[in-house]
Amino acid sequence: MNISKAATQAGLTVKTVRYYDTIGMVCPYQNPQTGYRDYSERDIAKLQFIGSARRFNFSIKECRELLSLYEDENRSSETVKALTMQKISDIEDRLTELTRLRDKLAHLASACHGDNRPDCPILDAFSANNPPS
Amino acid sequence: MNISKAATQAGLTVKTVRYYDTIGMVCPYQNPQTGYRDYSERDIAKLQFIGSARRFNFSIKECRELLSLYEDENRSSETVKALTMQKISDIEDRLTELTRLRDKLAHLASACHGDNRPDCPILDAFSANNPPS
DNA sequence: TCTAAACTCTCTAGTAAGGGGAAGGTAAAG
DNA sequence: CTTTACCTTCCCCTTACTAGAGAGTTTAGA
Repeated sequence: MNISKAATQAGLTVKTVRYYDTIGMVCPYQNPQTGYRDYSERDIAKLQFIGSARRFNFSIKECRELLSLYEDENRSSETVKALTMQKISDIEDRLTELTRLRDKLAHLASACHGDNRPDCPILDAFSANNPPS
Repeated sequence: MNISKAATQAGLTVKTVRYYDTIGMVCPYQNPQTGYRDYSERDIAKLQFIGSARRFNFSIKECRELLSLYEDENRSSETVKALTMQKISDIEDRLTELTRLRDKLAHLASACHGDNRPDCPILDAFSANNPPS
């Protein structure tokens, strides 16, 4: 299967699929005459897997780890679950941080009348020496 | 004031402060003999301002915009408030997205027994052709 | 005054995860 | 047989810095 069909099947762009080849994640057979890549069903499955994991916020490095577990017939589920729990924890940290930021910004915005006068509580807060976090 | 004191005052690293010079955000006087940067009080104030705005999740580009408003004596507060409201909206979009991701991952993790058996609902979900978003 | 530490400078290269586009070869359809 | 739609590699661009090399400068202590 050529690269554009492979990309479509996996819900990725051609650029991304080619990138996954260059970094050694999914390396299809490559015709020595034309240089064209030829994706097998197994390659497609791997691309789909990576696409899903990426959409779940796993990094490329983590995807590599998951992929090796995915391909290991003798794997246990505990490693995968641990990785997933860690990812959930990461996401929750980020949620906490973003929520705090939003609340602080909302507070500043509520104090700003937002009209044509030059005084602005938001800029005042930014110029004050009080870091938000 | 030398660069390390400037960085300390603003709560930034020396590298970052130097970077802000190279991209034209805060360009201090530079001694032509030694090449050493010399930060004025005004430069420090700008660095502090940028530091705050960055910690509030504003991009460098947005910081430039805020900075020009900050330095404009005849500014009105409406532009600043609009930028801030937009930033709040961006953060909320990201919050929604992350919350959904976390919930989906948590759901998968709860279905995974996480022991030594090789079957794993998490990997199964990733390999299925159902994008999470 | 000398020396050694602690600064400073510029420059290059790297990070994550690709995107944009050029120049040139190939495949498929009419 | 030509046109169009692919494909390839190559290089630069993005964000917001960070690391480190190699060289010059300043400062503190003996």
